[in-house]
Amino acid sequence: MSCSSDYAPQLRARGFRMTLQRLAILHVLRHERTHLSPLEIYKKALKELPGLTEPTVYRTLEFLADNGLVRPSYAVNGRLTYEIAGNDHHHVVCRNCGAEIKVEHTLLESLYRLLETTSGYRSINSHVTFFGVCPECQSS
Amino acid sequence: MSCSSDYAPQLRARGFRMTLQRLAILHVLRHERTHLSPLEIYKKALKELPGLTEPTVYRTLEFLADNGLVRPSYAVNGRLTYEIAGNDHHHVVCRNCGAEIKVEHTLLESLYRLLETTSGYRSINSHVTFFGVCPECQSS
DNA sequence: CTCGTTATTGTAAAAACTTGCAATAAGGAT
DNA sequence: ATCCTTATTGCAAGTTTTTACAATAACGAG
Repeated sequence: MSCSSDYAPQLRARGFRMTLQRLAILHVLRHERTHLSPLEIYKKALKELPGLTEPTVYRTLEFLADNGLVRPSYAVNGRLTYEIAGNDHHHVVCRNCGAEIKVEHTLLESLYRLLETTSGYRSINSHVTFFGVCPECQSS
Repeated sequence: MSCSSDYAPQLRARGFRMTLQRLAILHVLRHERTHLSPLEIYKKALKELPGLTEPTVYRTLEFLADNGLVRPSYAVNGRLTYEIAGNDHHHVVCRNCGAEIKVEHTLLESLYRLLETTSGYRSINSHVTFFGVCPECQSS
């Protein structure tokens, strides 16, 4: 498998199309391993695909998130960022300094099962960001 | 206790001030028991306090959230809404139709303890919104 | 390989949200 | 009661995000 794994069949199977814009954005997110703001993604993808526009980036990110190819998550300031969908994890972010750590999804697995049975809702699987105070900031 | 409980001492103790704008916004949120968008809050509070401006509403909501008087939460579209801080609960929202239900915080209590011990972060207590598919939409 | 359908994009403009700064007013001190 | 300090507001302008719609291009069918 080359650098860009082929997401195309995945989309085509659902009646969607693979476009240069989607490829460029996925490519950016596959290289930067962390989450980025729409604007950051736009700037980087623009270099790979001149002519790309901001509305397209916003729409594409939402589209890719709906289809499980990228994962949306909220930054400290409440703004939306995106990262490539990989092995499932969540975040704990420090309210004070913004430092963040990952939490494996397995820790939340049983909670999700519990929520599904008590609520009747299915496929609860969204990414969650928790806010707390990191060890560093606790000494203040 | 009258309709508007006195939040003032709470703020003053931390060196902040109680203002007409803050009172108006709190008043709105205490009456509408559900969460509202900044714009909705602005429109309602404007009637109580003519001259109030939108930037003030945005800043005030963020301020009140920082001080635990209101609770921020994310709507289906990813936009921020606010509700009055009351008994602790979370939300499960339907990805499809937007229907939502509350989840008592007690269900998440043990998870939060677990996260605190494994991560070293303290006072993890943020409101969380989970996304899933509601029973109605499961028949489609 | 060419054509036709329609998902997707760019354009332009609007709506939502944020920021810098001077003017105002809350509330402690006199 | 009045003054002073400074937290908070309004204003005006900026940035970010969304929307409507016509133009474009992906890709299945012939």
